[in-house]
Amino acid sequence: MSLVRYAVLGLLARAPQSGYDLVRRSKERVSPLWPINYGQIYPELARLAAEGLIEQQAAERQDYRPEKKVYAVTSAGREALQRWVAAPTPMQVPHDEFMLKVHNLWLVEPQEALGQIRGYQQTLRDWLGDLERFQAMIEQRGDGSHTRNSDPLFATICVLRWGAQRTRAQIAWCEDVIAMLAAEG
Amino acid sequence: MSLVRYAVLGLLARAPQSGYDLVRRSKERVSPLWPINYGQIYPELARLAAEGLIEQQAAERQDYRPEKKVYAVTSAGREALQRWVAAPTPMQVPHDEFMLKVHNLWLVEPQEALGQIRGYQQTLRDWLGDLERFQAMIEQRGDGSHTRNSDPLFATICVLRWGAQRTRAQIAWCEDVIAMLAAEG
DNA sequence: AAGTCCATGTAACCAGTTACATGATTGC
DNA sequence: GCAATCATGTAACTGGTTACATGGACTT
Repeated sequence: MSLVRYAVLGLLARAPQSGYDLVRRSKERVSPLWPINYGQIYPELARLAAEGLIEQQAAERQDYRPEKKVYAVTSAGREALQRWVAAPTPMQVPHDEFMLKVHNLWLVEPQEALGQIRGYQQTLRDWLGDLERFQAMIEQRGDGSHTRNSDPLFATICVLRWGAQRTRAQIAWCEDVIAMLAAEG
Repeated sequence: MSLVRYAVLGLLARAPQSGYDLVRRSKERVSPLWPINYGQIYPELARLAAEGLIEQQAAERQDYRPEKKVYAVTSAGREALQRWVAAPTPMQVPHDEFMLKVHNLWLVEPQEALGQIRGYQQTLRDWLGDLERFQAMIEQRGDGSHTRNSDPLFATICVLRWGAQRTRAQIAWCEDVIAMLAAEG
């Protein structure tokens, strides 16, 4: 069973919006948590509506455009989302192309290995910069009230923090591996 | 373009083996880096053989069983793998069910949020234990020579280290979030 | 007697991605 | 004039997962 439905419900729980908006939002954010495609959003919205988890709120019409259908979660949808959030989560090891490369690092010359790790480390640093800037922006907006559990901002900050922490750990890991390779190279 | 081919090439570069072995190996290890399915392995092996990146080495036959086809990488396959390993790697944010839940944590009661985080933290601790045990076992086997870049063991240890480091970072993150929630709870 | 392991392979199914179609408006 | 933006939706394609088929030996 796919998780797009929860990505959709979660975004709609924060603010009623259209399928088009959902796709853009899900991809634009600095931390693209769960990107949604145009190909899946419209069938999914139809399914969720049929199950009574969301409902069409309004249909703005700008006459020269197809009507914009704005959806919102129903109380049933909210409850389904809450149940899923509270349910135990199995751990799964994420697929990671970089790690697949590292697993084969013994096949290339130390110089090339070093190049790969250094390059990726730089990518990670850039990414971390973006994350930290965004996090600072968000935390400012919250004015210290972001410790409130019931505030969506609180959840957003938690997610950003995890992204930053994971990225910092990975940068440090690169540093270690570089040291190991350089000792030999 | 799919990455299974590199998972397959990488495992065959370590040791010639059959499709059946590849599937088991790719899933059995403590760190299931890139699981392969029966549904994809045989077509993929056929494709790689057709491209000349691998070749069938031998076919053991135990008469009451289908013949076991053992494959090995060719020099062309080895080079293709090396090129891919050295090529720049784009960063992608991994999809993570747990983070999707965290993003919706503001919807549930602090008690339930705490339960979710604590539960997942325990899962992570167990996982970390497995990783560390496996890592200790592997590092012993290497007898200190595992700093050699050209040794596959070196690459394996790097991957395990990253897994452990990421998991520790995530456990620490859970601790922080628990503190934030408990301060309110 | 029933189930698991070896070992290949195919077929059906499901999910994600990309491309197309519409059509007026705005920006270069 | 050409591309991009808004906004819906469908169709085609690609890739991953699950289920099935074969069949003897071994375990419970």
